Amino acid sequence: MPRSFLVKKYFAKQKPNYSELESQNGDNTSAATCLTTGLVWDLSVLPTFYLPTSQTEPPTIPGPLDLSSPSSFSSSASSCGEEDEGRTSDPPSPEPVHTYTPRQRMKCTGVMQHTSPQPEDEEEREAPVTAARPAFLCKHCPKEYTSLGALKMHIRSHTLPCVCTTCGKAFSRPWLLRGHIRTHTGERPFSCPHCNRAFADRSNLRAHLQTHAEVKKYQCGICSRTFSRMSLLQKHSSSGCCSTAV
DNA sequence: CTGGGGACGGGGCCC
DNA sequence: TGGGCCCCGTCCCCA
Repeated sequence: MPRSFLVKKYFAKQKPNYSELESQNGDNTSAATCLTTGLVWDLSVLPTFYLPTSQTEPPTIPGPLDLSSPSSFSSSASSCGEEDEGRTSDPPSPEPVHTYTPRQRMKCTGVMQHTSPQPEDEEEREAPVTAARPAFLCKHCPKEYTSLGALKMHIRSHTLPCVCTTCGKAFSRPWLLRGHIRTHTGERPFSCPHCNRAFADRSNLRAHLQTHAEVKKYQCGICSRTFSRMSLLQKHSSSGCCSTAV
């Protein structure tokens, strides 16, 4: 079962240069503020993605992180398994200005109201948009996209064409399936440069790297306590640390 | 209760 | 245009 349908739209993305990132330690002057349920996260203390034991420490992107060897994939792939690892273990953006808006969860199951009739045969339908940009609406949910390609990709989240041959679980994209297959094979191609702990998922390694940071990425605006994950900060605030917690 | 790991999802960019 | 890849993020569960 899908855990979430994400709707993310915040700051303009910029490909972070992680190779440089690690050399930026100590020079974290940019502040990032995350807002969630009224909370303000002062990320100005965020040094970088994570702090090496020494500021003079050279970039330590570990060898095991080499993603160029997808060969270790299990043969039990799937109806759509191919390449790509999906997520990355690279350190996250240097100092993104995190304007956090609680992610809206959209279960695209048709429970949301539709304001327009939905064709039955078409995967996509054009919305009567007055703006210059055309809109392509998903027939399964109210989401709309400005490009057909984006819509088609989205539709895959409904059709879930990538099926694990081991357990039958279906995914929208090949690399999601690949990541899933690692749960069967136990493959963990992403290693932490600090503790050598290995992960099957880049995002998880990224989160793990935060645990090595002296000053973590998410900071409570009230008590200045930092957390490695936004969820932890959210828990922290909701548990009442800060009087303003909701 | 907190911290962390595991699993997984979507959007956007690049080729 | 489509696929691959990356980033960011969340939820669940466990120690």
